Amino acid sequence: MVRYGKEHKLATRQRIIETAGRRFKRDGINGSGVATLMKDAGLTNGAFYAHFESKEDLVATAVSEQLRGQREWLTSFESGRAGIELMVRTYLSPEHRDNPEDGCPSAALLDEICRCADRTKQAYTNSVLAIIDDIAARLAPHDPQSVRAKVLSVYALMIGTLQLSRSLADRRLADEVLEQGIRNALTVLDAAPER
Amino acid sequence: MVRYGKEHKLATRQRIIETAGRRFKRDGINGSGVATLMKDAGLTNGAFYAHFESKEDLVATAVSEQLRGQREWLTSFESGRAGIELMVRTYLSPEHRDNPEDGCPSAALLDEICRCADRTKQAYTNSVLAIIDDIAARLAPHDPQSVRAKVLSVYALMIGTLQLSRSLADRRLADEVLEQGIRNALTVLDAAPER
DNA sequence: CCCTTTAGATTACGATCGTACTACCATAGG
DNA sequence: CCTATGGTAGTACGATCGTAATCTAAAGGG
Repeated sequence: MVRYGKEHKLATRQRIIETAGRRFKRDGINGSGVATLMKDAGLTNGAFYAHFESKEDLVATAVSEQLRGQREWLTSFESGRAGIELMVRTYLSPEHRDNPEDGCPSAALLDEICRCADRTKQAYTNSVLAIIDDIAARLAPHDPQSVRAKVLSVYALMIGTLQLSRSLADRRLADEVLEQGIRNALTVLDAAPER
Repeated sequence: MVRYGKEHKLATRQRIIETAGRRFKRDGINGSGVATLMKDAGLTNGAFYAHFESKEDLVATAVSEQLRGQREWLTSFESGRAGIELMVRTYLSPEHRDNPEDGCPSAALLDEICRCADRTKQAYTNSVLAIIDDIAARLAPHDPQSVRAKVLSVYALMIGTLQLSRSLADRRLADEVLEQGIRNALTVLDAAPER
């Protein structure tokens, strides 16, 4: 009865999700049409609705998938303080700033996500918390909950810094913002928790 | 020769710029059509191009105007350390988070501005620097240049924090992020400059 | 080995909305 | 009363999301 191996459709679906994620980060959610998204995946607009029930559906899925990818990326750094510092430096690097399509989905899409349907915001929240709990567990293995808000807020700091650096027309200034952002992130991470 | 007092057209232009600024912050730049923007100002779409040469033109103008407004808002706080702290607390308040149309244009639009034409990014940069230099002059009257990067980076921190708080579906968590963001901003501001 | 079935994609379409532009109109002011 | 200013209304034309009819080719049965 199975005409096409069941992995066929799932594979194309996954391909759409991944290419759409990159396109969203490049051109924005509102700036990416269904036709373009499908062309990126090597398909035509009509096939879209065989895989997703609406564009919102894809947005929620692609954002989650992007954050899952970011979570994997984060686990590629070693667990100690040195690993965290390298992670911060890599995140707040000119390379990351200049290639949003390969980078952090939050930095690229956060203020569009603010305006999305609740379902998308919920998907975003869940995926972000998975990342944050991951990092919190590394920083404080015995009481991850205690550093959750701090890790979240450092994530926010890095997102804002990257966005601002991307929006400044003056490259020198944009670089300075990144460097100061690194210092700030480390300052906050090292600050006494009870402050 | 002057049929209508010259202030008439300028006044409508200003009205368009202001209502458009609010609309952009509500629905995004890409999410706001010219017809809607004009309706907000009590006009019809056709009149738009008598005031602006294109939508991009209005975007650049409205963003600048919004930042000018924010600069005025900032000057309403007193000059000392206490004023700065109150400003941070007001910026990172639930009220600000829940009313983006009355709030910070950077928090509402920054990652759309990243993708805008150079002209808009240039306008954004100029207006932001005016704000930053204003604050820097208050913090270090004798050497404002020395704290410019730090003030910019704290602005980035606050922007990212507000955006993240807006995007989280869990209200409790969103509030926590704001509170931790306040602590972080103050920590960074109080950190020794040579760190 | 051909032939049917059918999953999965294509092309075509509809309705709405996007920006940009233009011809016309109402009224204010001399 | 007449002119020109600021606005309206309508238009062009492409892009938008979503649906539906049509085509293609893979997988299995006879």
